[in-house]
Amino acid sequence: MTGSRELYPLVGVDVALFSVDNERLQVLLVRRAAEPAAKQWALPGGILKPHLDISLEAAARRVLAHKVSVELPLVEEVSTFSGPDRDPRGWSVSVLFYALLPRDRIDALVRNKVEALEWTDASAPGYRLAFDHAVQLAAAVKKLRAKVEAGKLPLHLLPAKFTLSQLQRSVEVILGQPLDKSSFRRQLKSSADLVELDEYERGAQRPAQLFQASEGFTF
Amino acid sequence: MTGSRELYPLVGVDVALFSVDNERLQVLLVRRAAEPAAKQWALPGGILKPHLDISLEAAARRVLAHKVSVELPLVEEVSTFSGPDRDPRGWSVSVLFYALLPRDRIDALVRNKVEALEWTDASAPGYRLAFDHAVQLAAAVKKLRAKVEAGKLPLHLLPAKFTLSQLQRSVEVILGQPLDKSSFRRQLKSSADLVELDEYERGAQRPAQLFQASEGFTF
DNA sequence: CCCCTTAGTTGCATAATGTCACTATTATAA
DNA sequence: TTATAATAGTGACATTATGCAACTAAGGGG
Repeated sequence: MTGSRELYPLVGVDVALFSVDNERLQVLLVRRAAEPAAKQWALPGGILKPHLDISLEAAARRVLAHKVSVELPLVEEVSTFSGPDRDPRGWSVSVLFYALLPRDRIDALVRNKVEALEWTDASAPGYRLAFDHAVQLAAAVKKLRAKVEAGKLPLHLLPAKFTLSQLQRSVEVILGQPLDKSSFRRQLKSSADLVELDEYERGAQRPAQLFQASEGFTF
Repeated sequence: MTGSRELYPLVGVDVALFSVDNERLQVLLVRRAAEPAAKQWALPGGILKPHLDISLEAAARRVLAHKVSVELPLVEEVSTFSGPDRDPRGWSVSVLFYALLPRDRIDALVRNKVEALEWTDASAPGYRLAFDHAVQLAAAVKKLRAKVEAGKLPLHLLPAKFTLSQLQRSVEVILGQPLDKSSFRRQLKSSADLVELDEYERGAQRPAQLFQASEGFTF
């Protein structure tokens, strides 16, 4: 298993799987079964398998499919982490990805769990993370925030049909600050990413109009 | 040299070294000496050497130091490129970086050349590039542009002391569109990245005030 | 029927931006 | 010496975007 680290680095992938509820940005942690760092909490990750994977992103999807059985609408690279000391097995490269999971599938995922899985607050994880995963998580959160600040809408975190209030709440949770309803909606008016539907969500009070991501939407 | 590609991917780095003159954004190309892709033009790159490199960024700096003998003020990761077919030697991972070179050192670099080096237009390279380097170059340009669009000042592309007109020209060259002088300078007023000096550049006409990057400036 | 809650809109003061004309200072040439 | 071209730098104003808060709309529950 341990190769000749003098010549070839260990190449792996780690994934920060994000989701939102009405309160906070959540990230999925796994309790590691095998060494190294057994029994410690970490981002889901694994070793690249050249005979199985057609790319690093494919490796990330495979690793995540192994832990959780969910379709992921978005997997995107964050950056690499490398060096001789970050993994006890020797010189290693880890490519970090983040993935987004719609809020209506949060529960389904934890129920079907094979290993110990847990959602935790992405901004303040409830556990000390193995390896350099605390740094990795911070980098993933930062990149996600940067994209949302740049005006991208995190529609992949929402159900296929959603209300503008849900969308606003998601953005607020990612940015960590409240937004003005009027300003927020004004900017959406000029966005080609949203399509309004003729359906309404019957909730506690006044029904809210439903929207969906437009055809060519990309995060 | 060719390892067991079934188990371990080839890990390397490539670097897009950018600079600007008054006309365009330039990138440095090398004419490859060794196989594969010998005699083809490519971004400077090389294989990771775990016994020499302390990180992938360090590898990028080493590779570039080997080709050109210049201090680089900034080296930053763009993204990875991976797969079984992008290099004839087998499953490979390449981590792409970009680096910025001050405009006043463009000539020094090409003079000290060991191999065949050439500056070319980054938006429309004069050669067909080896491997997937055309895609890599496009990704590097896109990332550079995104940072400048987000308001970052590409001060590392300028001499230590520079005029606001030089700075504006650099930004215009990167964005590929002209900017209004008045608006541009208004935004700089509120920027903590610039320090005005009591020196003036005596040029062709009215002398221009010189500025430098502030202490804590980061691109 | 009244009140509470959430959805959605409107109006206005303020701030940011685009546009362009204007002044300032030098070199160069008549 | 003087006029002119060229580049540096500022000022004024219209337009647009934003922050803020009050307002209306529509449903649920007493």
